[in-house]
Amino acid sequence: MRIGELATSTGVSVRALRYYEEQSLLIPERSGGGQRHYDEKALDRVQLIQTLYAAGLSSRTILDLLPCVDAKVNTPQSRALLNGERDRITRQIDQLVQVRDRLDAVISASESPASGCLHTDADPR
Amino acid sequence: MRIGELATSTGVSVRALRYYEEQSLLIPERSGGGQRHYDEKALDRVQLIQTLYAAGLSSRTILDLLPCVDAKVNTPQSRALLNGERDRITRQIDQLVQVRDRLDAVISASESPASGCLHTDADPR
DNA sequence: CTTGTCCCTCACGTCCACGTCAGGTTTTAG
DNA sequence: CTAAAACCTGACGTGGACGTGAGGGACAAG
Repeated sequence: MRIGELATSTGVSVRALRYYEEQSLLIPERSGGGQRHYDEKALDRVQLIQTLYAAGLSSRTILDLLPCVDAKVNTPQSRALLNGERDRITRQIDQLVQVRDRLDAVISASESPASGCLHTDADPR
Repeated sequence: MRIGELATSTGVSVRALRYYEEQSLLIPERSGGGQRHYDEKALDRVQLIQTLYAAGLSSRTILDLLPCVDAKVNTPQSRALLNGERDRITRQIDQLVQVRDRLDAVISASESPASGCLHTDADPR
């Protein structure tokens, strides 16, 4: 499949796919005229890349992680990398849960009837 | 306290504190010569701002949220904002948990003894 | 008064995952 | 064969949260 089809079927932009190639995250074949040609595996690969980006990983980190996910390269370095990123994500989750709890507290306070409503529409004329 | 002291005691840079003022997130008093003077509440405020930034909120969103946390302004708009951000954070947490699970799968596979260790140091000469 | 340290205001630089435009080529439909 | 659609390679723009000087005041210590 060509780049446009991959783009529409994965929901990422054509520019993003070319950027992934720039970052060596997803290298397609080229047909005679120089056009990119992706195989079926590219679909899952793009999804994975998007998920990892969404988790806050950088291109460089993803580039390092992909061989671990793909070929199960199992070196001390790769294990350290995996565990390091896992821990980073766990810390980020903890942070987010903390923020959500804080927001929940504010929300429940604002929903309680005892809350001081300074700017309600009810004008007791 | 002046800006340098606040910076060192909160761990954020002086530049960041001035940026917060630019964004109207934390407005200090000014002493005759134009120097910023922060009170004790600024310590907590800076921590809160940092936490919200870490959760991926923008300056603008934080600016909208702060009055809710502070003065419990309780309008339909503020409740919608709070709930919207809460949901966004929940989705982000779910995404992160998903990525962590994926990494865990790779990690446990790489730690299992049945794993193909292509590049170990153990050279069975 | 002077020195040293802290502080001030511009204002440009950085990083990163793309968006977007320009100018040209390849592929596909008819 | 032709026209349209899709694709190509640069290369500059963007937004956000600051970093990093430049050039000059503010303020406590001696």
